[in-house]
Amino acid sequence: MFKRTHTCGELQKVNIGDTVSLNGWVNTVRLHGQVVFVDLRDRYGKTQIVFNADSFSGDFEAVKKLSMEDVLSIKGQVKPRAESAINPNMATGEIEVVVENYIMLNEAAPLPFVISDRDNAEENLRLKYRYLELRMEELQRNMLIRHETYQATRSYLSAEKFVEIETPMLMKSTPEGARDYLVPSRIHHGKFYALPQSPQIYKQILMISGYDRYFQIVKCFRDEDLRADRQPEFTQIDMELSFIDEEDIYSTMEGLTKHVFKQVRNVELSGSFPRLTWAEAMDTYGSDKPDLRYGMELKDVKEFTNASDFNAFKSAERVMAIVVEGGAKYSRKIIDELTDYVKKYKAKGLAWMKGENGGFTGGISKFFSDDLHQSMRKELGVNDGDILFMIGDISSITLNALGHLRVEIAKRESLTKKDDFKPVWITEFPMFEYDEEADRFIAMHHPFTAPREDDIGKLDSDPSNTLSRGYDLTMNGYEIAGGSIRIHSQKIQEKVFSLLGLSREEAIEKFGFLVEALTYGAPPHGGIAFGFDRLVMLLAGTENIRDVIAFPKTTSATSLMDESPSNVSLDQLDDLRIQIKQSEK
RNA sequence: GGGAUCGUAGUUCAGUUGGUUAGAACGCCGGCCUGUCAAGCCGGAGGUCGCCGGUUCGAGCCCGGUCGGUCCCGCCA
Repeated sequence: MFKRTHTCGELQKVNIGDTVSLNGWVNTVRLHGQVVFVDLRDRYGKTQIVFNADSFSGDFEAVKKLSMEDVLSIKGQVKPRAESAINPNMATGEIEVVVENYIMLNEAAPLPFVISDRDNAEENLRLKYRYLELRMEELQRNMLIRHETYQATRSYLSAEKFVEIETPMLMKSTPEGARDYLVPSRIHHGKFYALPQSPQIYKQILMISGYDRYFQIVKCFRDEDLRADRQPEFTQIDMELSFIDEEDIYSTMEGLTKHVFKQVRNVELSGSFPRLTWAEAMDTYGSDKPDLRYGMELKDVKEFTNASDFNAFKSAERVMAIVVEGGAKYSRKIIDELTDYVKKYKAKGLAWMKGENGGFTGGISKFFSDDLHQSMRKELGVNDGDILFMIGDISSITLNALGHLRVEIAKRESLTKKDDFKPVWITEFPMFEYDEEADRFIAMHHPFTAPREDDIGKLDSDPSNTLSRGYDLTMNGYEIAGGSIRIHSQKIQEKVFSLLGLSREEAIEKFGFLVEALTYGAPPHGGIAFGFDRLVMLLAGTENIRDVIAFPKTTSATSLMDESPSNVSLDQLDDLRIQIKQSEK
């Protein structure tokens, strides 16, 4: 091999006359009989190298056999290109390297797909040959953005006195929350470790141990069904701080977020991030992770529908609407599609009417008097050419369905710009959700989340309306971080456990040492964790988490490249005293 | 656990109402070609239509099941 003197992205006119060596992959071959052009590629770029039968002393017949993705080492002289041969689309397009000698380092077998753009192959094939797909420019760019995000995070947090500490990957299985990935113990037959869903307990312990400000960029594991933005193993920027309140969290995390966006994308996120309470977010956007890049807020129309002759909404707990500017263009077919869309979220239907000639037409408009038409147009800001969509149901269904409709319409109408980033804090989450199936309260965030000071009394009197000191940072419709101020009082912790149906003994059994540790001098503390992959998705401008993970899994949690999960040998199972049950049926 | 959708050459796709020998482009192989940069021109090879079963005189196409990919609901403290 000729050790490279340059990468494939750097040679310029100033290098003309130099003898250089390049190493890289054959990106394309253009064969013209007695002259062969090859674009040699590495992760820094591409350079055109030229084999000319007149000047090349080696075996020219072999040169003619070069094919895509062969790995070459070449030595040659940098030459200027003729004016007409300059390629302005290439960073190195003003020069070429005339090859004097080359070594075939690895001849590539015929490829399962062409490595130019990702549409050339379906995803299952690209995942099987992920090492080939990772050669593509788009993924190399994403991996670089991810790398820069790690670096920006570490440098910022370290400068802010955060200490990076690793916590165990083999830990105790905890109930509540997501399903754990389990790891059987060989030494303790029948016992299992769990892979962390998050290092929650350890980081609180670290606060009790006095480490003040902790962070870790860490893998977490949740054995749940997947989505476009969810993988079974994913990465968090996990943080915990002592002697702080919400304001410290907000300002520190805004600083981190701004630093990352500036360093990685040169985007300035100016000022303090806006805040919405959970109730405001739900009422205004029908979502606890609202996309603030566009308006289309939800409007309460119950008083109007009550005054109309439209009876289907009379018994609805909540009737809300959104106004779509220019939406009167929607055909029956599109409205039917949108109706099917909201039905996924349990809405019974989608009522509509179009603004026209100073009033409303179509849909359910005939059930509303002319006076109602006028007051609704004025109150809701409807103009000719707009459409009003309404949903009536119990509050949670109305808000959720309309919130999703808002996002769907924004997508159809292309209301978002990729380089627009709109962060917003969501605060004052409810402490508990009622689980109908289990007939008990479950923690909305987790069992260590503190209630608001003002709401501590409600733990006894009105638990379902107790608000917590939890917070999420959301951006463009994604939850990118979530956390809370923790309970540091043993008394309140026990109260919360009992509301969750856990005795002190059960709590110690289930949450291990943390409960006991809280009794030995726990400082007030709180923390937050960023979904690192989602953050990188936003920075990279992709909507798919697999685009920002080097070796992702499919939606059925398999790896098509290494074919995991897989069977293991009987010996391995014997060591663990594990026997596989035959599946039922 | 449920719903939607996709699966045809190495790859991306087309394939009519169920009817003779399943097509195109790119890639691959061979030939021509000294200035291309998606090089061009000529020729060739390449198919268990995901798999199993059914309906039919006849299935890539219709039906049932199954496997795999994707998206969504549930789930994800």
